[in-house]
Amino acid sequence: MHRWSQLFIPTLREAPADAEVASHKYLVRAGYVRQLAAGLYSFLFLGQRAKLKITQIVREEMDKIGQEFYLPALNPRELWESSGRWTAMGENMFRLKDRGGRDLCLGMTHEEGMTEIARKELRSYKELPQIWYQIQEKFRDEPRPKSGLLRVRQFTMKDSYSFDLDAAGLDVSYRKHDNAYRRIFDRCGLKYVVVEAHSGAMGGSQSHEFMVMTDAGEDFVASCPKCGYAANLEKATSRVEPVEDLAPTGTGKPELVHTPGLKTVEEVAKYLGVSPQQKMKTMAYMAVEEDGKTGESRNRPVIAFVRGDHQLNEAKLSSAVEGRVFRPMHPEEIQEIFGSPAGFLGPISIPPGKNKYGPPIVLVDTALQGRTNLVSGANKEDYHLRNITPGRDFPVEQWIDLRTVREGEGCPNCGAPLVVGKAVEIGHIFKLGYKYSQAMGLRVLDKDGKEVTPIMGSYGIGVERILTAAIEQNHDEEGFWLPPQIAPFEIVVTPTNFADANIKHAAIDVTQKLEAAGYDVLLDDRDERPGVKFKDADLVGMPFRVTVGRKVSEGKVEVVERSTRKIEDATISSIETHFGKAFRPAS
RNA sequence: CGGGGCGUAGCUUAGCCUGGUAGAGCGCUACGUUCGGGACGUAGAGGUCGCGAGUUCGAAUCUCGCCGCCCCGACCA
Repeated sequence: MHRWSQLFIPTLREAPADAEVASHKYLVRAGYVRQLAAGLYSFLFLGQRAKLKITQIVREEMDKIGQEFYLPALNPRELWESSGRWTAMGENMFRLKDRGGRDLCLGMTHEEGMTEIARKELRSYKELPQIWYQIQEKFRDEPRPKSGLLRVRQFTMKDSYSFDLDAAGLDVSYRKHDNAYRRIFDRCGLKYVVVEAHSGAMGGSQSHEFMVMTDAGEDFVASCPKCGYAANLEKATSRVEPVEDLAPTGTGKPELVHTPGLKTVEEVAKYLGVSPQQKMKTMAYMAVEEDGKTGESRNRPVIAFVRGDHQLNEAKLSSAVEGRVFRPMHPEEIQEIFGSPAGFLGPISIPPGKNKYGPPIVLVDTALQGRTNLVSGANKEDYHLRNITPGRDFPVEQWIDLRTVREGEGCPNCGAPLVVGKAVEIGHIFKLGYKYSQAMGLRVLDKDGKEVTPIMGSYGIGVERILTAAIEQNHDEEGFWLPPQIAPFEIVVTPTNFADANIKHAAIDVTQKLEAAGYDVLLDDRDERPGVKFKDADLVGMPFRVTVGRKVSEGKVEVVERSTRKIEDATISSIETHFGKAFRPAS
């Protein structure tokens, strides 16, 4: 029997001053966690119990599709060099040396570790497919840990890796994970959405994120309330309202206009009496390319054009340049490449690559397709151009979606207005492709005796994020309530006065009956006033409370549902029957 | 890494501007009264004022440096 008086549950009346989001405040106030340093948290009894319940659900569902492994968190440099990520991870990876001066790191994920095992052990197509997973600590030297447990430097992740013979096999593994994830998050009692996600620099072909919508989140999701379309803003597309083009002026050919000191889209549009929609915006970036052999880095200009009132999406740009690392161009570089300072850049007469940089990668957003007589910079200080028609006045090799979707724009599927909201990413499934298997030399023989490279997928779940997302989703002024499946205890029994013999015996009786019926029960046997115990019960996240008090003389207690505060009388002798099937959804 | 804020008892904080050696509420200990929504009384314990240097007769307070934490941005397989 779990007696509160014997346990360490340090509840606080006030939240620590540095806690901002609800989950952070309540995890600390309810005695689930304590902060050790930025992005590092100790889990106390209640927190650890909730975490164990979550990992148990994850484990049960993952065991249906895969096999649990356990890998070292401490990795040798060579392992990460074999995939190229020793340098690619940069400052985000924790690094250290052993006594012999050898370089080690703390794993951020385990693609390398898993692939290394596969590389050494898998020989034949007969051994495929494989799904290997782990529930372990990951380490990331975050530039900015924040929001309590939402972005931390050490956290528990379930991640799995699939190895298949071909893309069709990967599809199967991917779907298995999609199903398993839905079961996991359903069982954890979360409301979530599955969104199309940006594949990132990994260059994978398909990727979905499992998101919990909450203002505490740091990702943005565009979704359609009508047809259910949902995508990360890094990936989302939309239908753009047609825009009326300007009539040509003068000869109809690109025409120089003097625009002294006018640099922003708004200034120029206003000065010329046109709308920003009739302007095109020129964004200059520099991609940093590294020579794999010499390790020398070289700069390659990337020039992107979007409509004047649109916002360039850097995630989409990143995909468009095949994951190359890029940064905004420096002012000197702009001057050197365009022959003009920023603010007057445009698509026409970019001086040819006489400079030390390679030919620029030029990308044009699809929203400019079919447009005519646009206004843009002239690549000449204090001048802009009118009458620019893409394709006629400058070549467009490829139209690419580069813009960021805005709320209210039309859903790409059904045209209904899109809604944009903040979300926390709790899971991610990802088709990796051949990146690791190829780089690390994983090969098996197919049935013709030919060597083939297996195709991989990787799939992650943030365990602590499930807990924090659940709190963000279920809290009020007094505290929070967790879904019973992941609450440290499902029921807290609150005797109003434990010194009263009748009440005491009834409370113990109720606790024993409920425990015998299989429930996790916490008996608040503390010698505290009822008000204190009620406040704590409201705070600490248990979904149900049984109040044992004045109705004991009638053989009754009260059952309170924390989320709704609905109170029902229940008979002590049959208390265990009170919590029906609805209490525990099928597991 | 750029911008901003904060660091005083376990928690929340006053005091800092205008220098004179630290105060409150909650929590904690003991005793008594109380007991269905954070009780009351009495008596207590608890602070290198983040660290270091400087100015000064004297520094929580002024100056400089460092460290830590939070927020915005950048970043985020």
